[in-house]
Amino acid sequence: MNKQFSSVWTREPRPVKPAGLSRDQIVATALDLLDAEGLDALSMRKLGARLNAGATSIYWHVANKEELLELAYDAVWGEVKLPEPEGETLPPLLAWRTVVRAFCFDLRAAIIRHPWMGALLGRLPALGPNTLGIYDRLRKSFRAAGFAGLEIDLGCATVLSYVMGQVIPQTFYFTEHGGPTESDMARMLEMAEQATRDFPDLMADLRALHTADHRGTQVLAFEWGLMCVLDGLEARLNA
Amino acid sequence: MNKQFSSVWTREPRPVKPAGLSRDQIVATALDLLDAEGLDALSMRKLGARLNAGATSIYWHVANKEELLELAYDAVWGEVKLPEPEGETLPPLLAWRTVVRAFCFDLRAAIIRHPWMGALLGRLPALGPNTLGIYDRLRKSFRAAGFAGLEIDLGCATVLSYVMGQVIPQTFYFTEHGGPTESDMARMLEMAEQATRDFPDLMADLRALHTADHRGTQVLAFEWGLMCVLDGLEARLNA
DNA sequence: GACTTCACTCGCACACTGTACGACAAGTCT
DNA sequence: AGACTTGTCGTACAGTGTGCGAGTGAAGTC
Repeated sequence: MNKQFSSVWTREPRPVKPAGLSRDQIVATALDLLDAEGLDALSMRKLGARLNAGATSIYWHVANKEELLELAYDAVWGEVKLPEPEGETLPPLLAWRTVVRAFCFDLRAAIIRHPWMGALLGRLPALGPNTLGIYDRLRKSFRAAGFAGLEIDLGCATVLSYVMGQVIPQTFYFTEHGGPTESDMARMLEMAEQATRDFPDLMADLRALHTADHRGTQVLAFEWGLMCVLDGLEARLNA
Repeated sequence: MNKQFSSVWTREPRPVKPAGLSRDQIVATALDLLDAEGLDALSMRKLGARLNAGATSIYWHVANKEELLELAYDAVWGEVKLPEPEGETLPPLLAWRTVVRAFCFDLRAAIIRHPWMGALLGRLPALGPNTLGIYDRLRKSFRAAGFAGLEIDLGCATVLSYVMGQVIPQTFYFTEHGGPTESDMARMLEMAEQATRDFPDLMADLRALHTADHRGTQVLAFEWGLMCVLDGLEARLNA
């Protein structure tokens, strides 16, 4: 049957005590482990060991593993910078683009720093205070730029969708220990060449890309698409 | 250490025999199970049982579970329609927009039909023939519309990113048995209201949305953002 | 001081996972 | 007939999330 919806954010957290385990400490250690070894490597026993605690001790502070992931997820959103627009002064359009662009790059950077984030998107409720705070501020930016009513949400969703969609597949290249080595890349090219055997057009392109600077082209692709999205949004604004 | 990259598509499949298990049959049954019970519910034992076979028999046809998921993933891409552009005749711009728009909606529909797809994006190599075929045809559409060189790939990536990013979080509402019931929605609203306590602006919006038709607004949001993206791409084309 | 009550930790156990291995049957070739 | 190949599957192992109940120490009460 259908699983009941639930979330950490709808329960009161355990009160913080100076001694022993704390929720914050657990989440921080989980982040370390996730960054170092990836999503699949995070197990309650391993986490417990890293905390010098029993695996099941964690369950006093967190209802289950999914809640722990919700907390970790929200913590990363806390790393994303997006300034609260000061007052109600409408910034000029240029300022809006600058702010949103900077936000998008910052979000991208945060996800790439924590490549396991991608796998979590859409799998857990994103109702943490950091996540909602960012979303709230993003809405304010859009409103200040001149969007109104439903279009505020539509605009935010469009930008966020683009960023997520672009970054998540890219995290594939960044997972575990700072990304693939030279020989990993060679192996991947070999795989891809074999797979694109029937698509000569794709294959030629692939070979061209392989000689290029990967990180560089990824940034370029992100920037280029983002420009399209922002242009499209701006067109809607002037209509 | 870093996991070795590998993929089903780089190994020769077992030859097809009329009797007994076949790779196609395994994948088809896996799709059934995934659609019916979700990604977490797919276990080799369950799949084996459904096939009236031992769990480990599957391993003769498929190296491991990840390969099985690669096959399932690619199978869904096979459901997406995107006509091969006939000949080298440049379609008018309007036709390009129509084709790409239709493709995006079709892709969206396919992912929603198989909500477990979202969780797989970026977690496995997407080198299947169906996936590559779609990508190849999408590139052709872009080229026919007037894009050239690297911009073909940049454009494709932009559109695909947008679609993925928009749809994946939405699949949350469609998972397992055709989506949440009325009481699930009420529960979610309650959760969300509690979470947005500190964001009055968001909360008001949320309440407004809750009375509306969800599927409808989701389609609207998709369409609206897609329009932005296509506008932005078109601007790049005319520059 | 003795006794109770709480907050917290943790060992054990259970059901379940992916999959390596080797035994086995059936079919094909020599 | 025997040998070899192809495919199936039972067993086993190391690992998972987590429920339960016993244990700990500190705080509060008589």
